[in-house]
Amino acid sequence: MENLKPKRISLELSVGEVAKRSGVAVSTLHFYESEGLISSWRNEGNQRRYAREVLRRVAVIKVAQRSGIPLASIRRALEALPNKRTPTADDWGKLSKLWKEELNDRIGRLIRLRDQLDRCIGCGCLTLGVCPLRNPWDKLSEQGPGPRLLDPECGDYTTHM
Amino acid sequence: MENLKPKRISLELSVGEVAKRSGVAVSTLHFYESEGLISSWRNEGNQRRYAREVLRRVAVIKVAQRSGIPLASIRRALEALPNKRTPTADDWGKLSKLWKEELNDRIGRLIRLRDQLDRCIGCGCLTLGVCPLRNPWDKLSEQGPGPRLLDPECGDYTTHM
DNA sequence: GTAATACTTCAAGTAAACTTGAGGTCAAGA
DNA sequence: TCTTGACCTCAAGTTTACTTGAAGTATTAC
Repeated sequence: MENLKPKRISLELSVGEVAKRSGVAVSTLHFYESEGLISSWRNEGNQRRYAREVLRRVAVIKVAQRSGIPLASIRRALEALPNKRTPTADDWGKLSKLWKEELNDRIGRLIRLRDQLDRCIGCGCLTLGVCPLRNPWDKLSEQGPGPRLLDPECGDYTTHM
Repeated sequence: MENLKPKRISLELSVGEVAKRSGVAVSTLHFYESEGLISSWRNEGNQRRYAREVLRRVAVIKVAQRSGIPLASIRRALEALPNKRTPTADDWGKLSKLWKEELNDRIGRLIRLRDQLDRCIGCGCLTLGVCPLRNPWDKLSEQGPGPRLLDPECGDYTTHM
């Protein structure tokens, strides 16, 4: 249990230490690195070494993912962080602000969805072009494969199901 | 442009009509059917025919997906609908209620996430076990591959990044 | 009646986000 | 010394939600 606690109180972390402390698998850290989300250097024995900063970075990645942001966007956002110098609280703050906006968008979308759900399901408008749920205000459906075109003609059928 | 408008004002719809009116691709309808999300019967020429009800079903699927609910859950929810008789407004209402709860959960999670984002990013607690973002209240991360274990030991490092 | 359009099946491809496995290196403890 | 555990690379497998393609049948339009 105690065996992963490094003997040396080092400033750098092995991949196993990062995995244990961040809660993500070693393979995931490898993957994140290959995707450019985190970075490391090697010791003499070709093993990865991470700055402690990577813990926060990974935590941020997880937070963003939990809110549904795809890795590609996360990578782009993280690119805003300085590569050379250690990110300051200010750097992280900017990131946080960006994500708060993204979160607000998502929250707004879900709330509108919820508020309209009762009205739309059960009332029949869901099958007509007029339903607000059918004319999504968001662009979510555009990312990735999904619905391509919205019904251009509508209202010419009565809703009788 | 007008050529998909069926000559017969039929009660049953072809796959192309459903695709056009629901906004999802024909291949997607095939796929949904193979996954048990929608159903059809065949005409003499082995072509799919759908009840008008399928339009609402597909709309519901899309709505649910936009809120991030995986197809498997949607299928389970739709199984609550009657197979034999045409679903009533009441049947749909029950479904709607279920999803509203799910939406409320998701909204709540995102709001807590947002409200804690500022406090956590930039303050350093993100790297400690005490950060609320590190001890997720939700089970989201459990579905699908992702973080497996949370850091069992924490607080034994100072946060200096 | 014939050509274009719509439909059929089935297999394989795609993208994201990882995981799993094979085969090998290296350092520390019994 | 030997074995165990952590590490390495690279390729291939997994899941979800589809899309694409090939090859053939049905229906509709002129």
